[in-house]
Amino acid sequence: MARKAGSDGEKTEAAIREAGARLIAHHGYEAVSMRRLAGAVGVQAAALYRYFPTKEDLLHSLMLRHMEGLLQAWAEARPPEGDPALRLAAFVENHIGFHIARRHSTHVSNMELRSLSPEKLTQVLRLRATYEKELRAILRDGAESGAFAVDDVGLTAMAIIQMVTGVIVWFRPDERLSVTDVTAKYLTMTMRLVGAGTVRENGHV
Amino acid sequence: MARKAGSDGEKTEAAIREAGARLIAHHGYEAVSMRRLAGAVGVQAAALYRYFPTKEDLLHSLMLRHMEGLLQAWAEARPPEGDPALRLAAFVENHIGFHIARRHSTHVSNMELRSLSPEKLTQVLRLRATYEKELRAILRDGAESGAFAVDDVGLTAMAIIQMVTGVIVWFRPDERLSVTDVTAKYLTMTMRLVGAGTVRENGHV
DNA sequence: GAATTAATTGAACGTCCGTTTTATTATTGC
DNA sequence: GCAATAATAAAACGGACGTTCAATTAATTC
Repeated sequence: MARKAGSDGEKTEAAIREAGARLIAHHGYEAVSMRRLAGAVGVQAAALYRYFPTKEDLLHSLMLRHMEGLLQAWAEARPPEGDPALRLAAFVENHIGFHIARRHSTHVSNMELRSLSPEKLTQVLRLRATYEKELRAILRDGAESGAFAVDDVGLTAMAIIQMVTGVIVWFRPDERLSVTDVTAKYLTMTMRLVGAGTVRENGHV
Repeated sequence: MARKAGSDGEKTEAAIREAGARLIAHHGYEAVSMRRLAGAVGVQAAALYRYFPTKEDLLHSLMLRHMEGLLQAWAEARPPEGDPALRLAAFVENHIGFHIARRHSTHVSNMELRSLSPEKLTQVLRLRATYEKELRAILRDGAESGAFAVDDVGLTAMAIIQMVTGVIVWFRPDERLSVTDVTAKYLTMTMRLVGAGTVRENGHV
């Protein structure tokens, strides 16, 4: 046999991305063979090579899309400037919302970096650094204005990112907590963490 | 050839554990073949099977030792009872100290759970649950006594564990920060996070 | 110093891996 | 409806995988 009825390149590529992120998030990159991935898509392994030249290119592409999507989401959610507490709140809300909505690609992007060749790794890490820089800028402004009690901007930024990204490890919607609930609780903890004691506009303590 | 001069089962097993944790932490469980691991130990692949019946049993053993070591370290470091703030400080200090000292097995225990069969996974998760329960008990006592401002013990426990475990992702000793420095900074953040505002004995705010 | 036991090698097993090649069929543009 | 092109299948490639087994030698025991 050959071309199947109703076959469509765009749909197939999207299906490969979706199944790829899901399977790799569940089982790990090395544990997902091209044959297994193809089976999940409903296609033969050779068909995958029409869309991605190698398995590693598929992984790389998933990560790039994830990071670009995250940066774009933040670019749209980010307040123009001003009050560091408001900006930090926007950052945390955007971060948690984005990562909960894309749990699979988040797992892939956080856990499978070691499977990338040096050049591809550098490319992904550059995007990640750009994103983290945004948080550090907020923390620095807050520390300088006295709004935050942060003595080590870099370390605090890493701690916050680890904490808020960690939500996808345990959180499942439809339980006792909604996404809104969880976001509010993490926001409260983040504000306390940076010593933002006077942000009453949003109700934080 | 066969048995080598100076060969010793105990030393070989220890070398397999050390190289196993290191290689799996760096490259991932699936990416480390028995032949590569044997090469790092300086032995042939078949020799590994004298110590571990399967590759998965080696992984399982590494994780069990890690969790048992963590529980034992906490059992020794844990204050008898009393002030929740002191107990929380002891927990964070023990946790960070242990994990920095055992970065490889920490990575393995956190990242490779999905490679375990259901029974072995359950066994490891049971130990992990026991450990996390300790933190929740501290947070609950602190919340009830009014020492902490924690409204969701389970969620706060997860947030703290993610944050403090995350230190091994970016921290390398011998840089601008010592282990002591980093521990102190994470302790300050943790105390703020739980709203412990009056623990002056240790200098926290 | 002989017998026993512990530690390891080297070769082999069937299986699965990522990838390539060639052929075949569905869809599209005219 | 015919040519061009897009999408896929089927089979094959060499290589690596986890694991087993028989043979061999070092260390230990008596």
